[in-house]
Parts: sequence; C-alpha cells; structure tokens
Amino acid sequence: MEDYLKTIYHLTEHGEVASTTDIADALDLAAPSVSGMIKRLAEAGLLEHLPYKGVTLTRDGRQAALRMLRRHRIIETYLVSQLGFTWDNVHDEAEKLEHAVSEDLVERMSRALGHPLFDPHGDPIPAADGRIADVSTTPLSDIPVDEQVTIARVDTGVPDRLRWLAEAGLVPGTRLTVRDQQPFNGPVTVGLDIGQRVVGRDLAAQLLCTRDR
Amino acid sequence: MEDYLKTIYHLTEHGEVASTTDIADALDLAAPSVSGMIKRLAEAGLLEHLPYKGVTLTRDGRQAALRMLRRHRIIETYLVSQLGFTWDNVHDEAEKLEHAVSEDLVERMSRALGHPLFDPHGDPIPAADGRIADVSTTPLSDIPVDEQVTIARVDTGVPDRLRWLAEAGLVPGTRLTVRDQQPFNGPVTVGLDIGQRVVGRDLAAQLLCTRDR
DNA sequence: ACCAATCTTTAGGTGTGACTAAATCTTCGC
DNA sequence: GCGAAGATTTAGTCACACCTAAAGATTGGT
Repeated sequence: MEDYLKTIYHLTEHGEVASTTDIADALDLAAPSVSGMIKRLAEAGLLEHLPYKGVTLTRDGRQAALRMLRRHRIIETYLVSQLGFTWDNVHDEAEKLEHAVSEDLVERMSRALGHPLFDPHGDPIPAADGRIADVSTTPLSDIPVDEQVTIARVDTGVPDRLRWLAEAGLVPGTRLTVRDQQPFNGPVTVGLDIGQRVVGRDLAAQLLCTRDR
Repeated sequence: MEDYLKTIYHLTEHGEVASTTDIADALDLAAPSVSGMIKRLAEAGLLEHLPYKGVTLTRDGRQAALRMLRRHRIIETYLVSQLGFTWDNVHDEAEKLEHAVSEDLVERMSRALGHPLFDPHGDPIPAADGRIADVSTTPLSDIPVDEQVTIARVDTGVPDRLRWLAEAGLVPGTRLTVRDQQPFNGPVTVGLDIGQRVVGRDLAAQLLCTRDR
C-alpha cells in the first residue's frame, strides 16, 4: 500500500493523473492487482479514482506518500553516511526498511545526520510536516557550452550508472563547466577541477544541474 | 515464521520440548494458528513435531533462530549505542527491524559497534556461524549474603522494570555485594559503589550475576 | 462513425497466516 | 480404570495482496 502511494506520488508529481498501467509497470505488477488496490486506497480516502481515467492523490494520500519519501531518503542518507553503504546499493535496503522503521527512529536518524535537506542522490528530503524543497534544475544535456553549473541531483537509480558517476566525480555538489555539446544526441564534454569527462546524452539528461549566476 | 522459530528457541533453550499452548501464549496467538504453523515449519524441515507432545528445533531451525537472535541483539545494541534509544524501549523497534534488515546491514552495524558479544541487557549475541557465549550465572536472589558479584544479564523485557533498574544503577557490568537476604520471598539488599539498593525478590530473580572469585 | 487495438475492470482463483467452533487426544483425580 | 478437564488438532472462514482469463470501455485510424 505504501509502495503504491509513493509510486503514484512520483507519477503525478508534475500535475498529471496516473494510469493503472503506469502504476502496474512501475511496481512490476499485473494491471488487475493495481485496479484492486486502487479501489482499496480510494475507499481509504487516499486517492481519487475516475474509472478508466486515472488516479490522483488526495491531501491525505499525498501526506502519506511524503512521509514514506521522507523515511526512504533519510534511511538512504543514513546508510551512506553512517554505515558505509555506497549510493548505488542503498536503494533496496531502504525500500525494505522504510516499511519497518518507527517515526521515532526516523527522527533519530535525521538528528544524527544534522537534519539533512537532501539525500545522497540530491533528492530533497520532505520535512516531517510534508514540506519539500523545490529546486529548479536543468538537465546537463540542455546546458549551453561554456556555462558553469553545479550538479544538484542525479536522476537514476541504476547501480552501474551510479557507480560510473561516482568514479568520474560527477556527484551532487560537483561544479563543472560545459565544454562541448555534440549534436544528434551526441555526448557532452564537461570540465571539472580534476579534469575533463565525456558523458553520453542519456546520462547527461539525468544529471540535473543548477545554473550558477 | 521467524517469530515462531525465535520463540521455540527460547522455550526449548534449556532442553525441553515446546508445547503448542506455550508457543501460542508467548506469541499471543490462538492455538490452532500455532498448530497450522507447526505443520508448515515441520514440512520445511525446521522442527520436529511429535503430535500432542510438542516440538523441538532441527539443526536448520536452530540455525535460523540464532540468525534472528543475532539480528535482534545487534539491532538493539546499535539503537542504544548509536541512536540514543534506552534499553527499555528498543525491543519493539528491533522486533520489527529484524525482519527487514539484510545480512549486509547487520554485519555493518556489528562492525560499527566493534563486534560486541553482548547486547544492552547482557544477552549474548550469537556469531554469524551460530556460536553463542554461554555464561554461567546465578540469580541475585540466590546469592548468599556478603558475596560480591557482577550483574551479567537482566532477564526482563518489562519497560518499567528496566527503567527502574537503570535508575538504580543496576545494569550489566555493575559490581555489587549482597548485604542482606530477607526470608519468605523478602527483598535483597545490595551494596553498590554509589550506595545501597533494596530489590524485591521478583526483580532480584531476574538479575543474573556472575560470582567474582 | 465505426472497428480494431489498447487500456481497464470484473470474475474467479491461489497462498499465507490469522481466526472460531468442534472433534479428538491425553492426563489426572478419584 | 473411568470420566472430566485441559490440551491439541481438524474443519471451515476470512482478509490480504497477488495472479490469469475474460469482459467491457476508450481511443485512434480510416
């Protein structure tokens, strides 16, 4: 149930409704399973369902989703900074833990970390009241040549990609200058303090940057 | 399932078989639920069942129970020493977490703690291979007057008792001398470095001590 | 405007782990 | 050694969350 809310939150984050199929694909479940759960969640008042159209979260549903997101991101941050996990292998562990931890434990972890606002991937950590930072970013693939930016957020969960990025020094907080943008979905070349990197277009699209002024 | 194994382990720790009713009482379940689960666990080869007699764990079952016990005790120790939980309120949290943590996480917690051999209550933490320390102890209620002992283990999970004991300085590792043993289930008076304490018979029976030689 | 492809829901089934009620086994007092 | 009390198991349900198969709704192309 908690996984459904989280998924629907992500799917509707930018205003749309979530379709049964989208949810089923995201959770790797059969469509009828999703149909059934949607009914239960709608009865619980956590979402609105327009049959054959899609679902949106209610205020309660969004609140519950944000609570899970907070748990997940605090746990990830904790595992990385206190227990030596790497950012490419915390996801599954956090996915299981988020359903088992108490509110108290989450708050203690947050305190131990100094109440961080972002997790290791740069994703904002919702506050206990559901408020969440909204950082405006641009994909690296859309940054013009010669502009200097800072990586704010890495929008992939694929372990191989994350490992490569960590290796290359392309992590949230890294400052870089775009040196070259090849056309036709070509690679982006960026300059870091420690040297140059060539990043494929796919990956560059997942490096969300803030533009330094 | 994991809870059954742990419970049966505790009930059979000192050689006996565990009855359906004992298990049901310990887990707060109805007897038929236990009967059903016993059948499943027996089919899985985790325990021997003599119908109408009781159950004992097989080697596999004991191994699985010890793995859970290791998880539980490492988690409790971690919560207390790294996250500021007190020993009277870690149990429930650990009870939920032990089913969600990965082997990897448990080992990382253990490492972060310097591979402790005992949890905050003085209970031994099984090694990853299932080996477990066997400390021979005597209840404080059975220690003769004038003998000096060290509290090794506190055999209660009742939060009120644990809080009182922590307050009184009666925790594992504390050295004390028995000053007085009142008859007819009367209280025990003990001398600590920091003063005297009077402990009721019930509680004294749960303070397991090693006798200093 | 219809029909075919696609999406969604309904219908019906499975495994897990709980329950109550009832049947059966064991034990203990006399 | 019998009968009653208590322990245990069997029988039959239930809720949950998943599944497949099939029916029904929507949509886009002609």
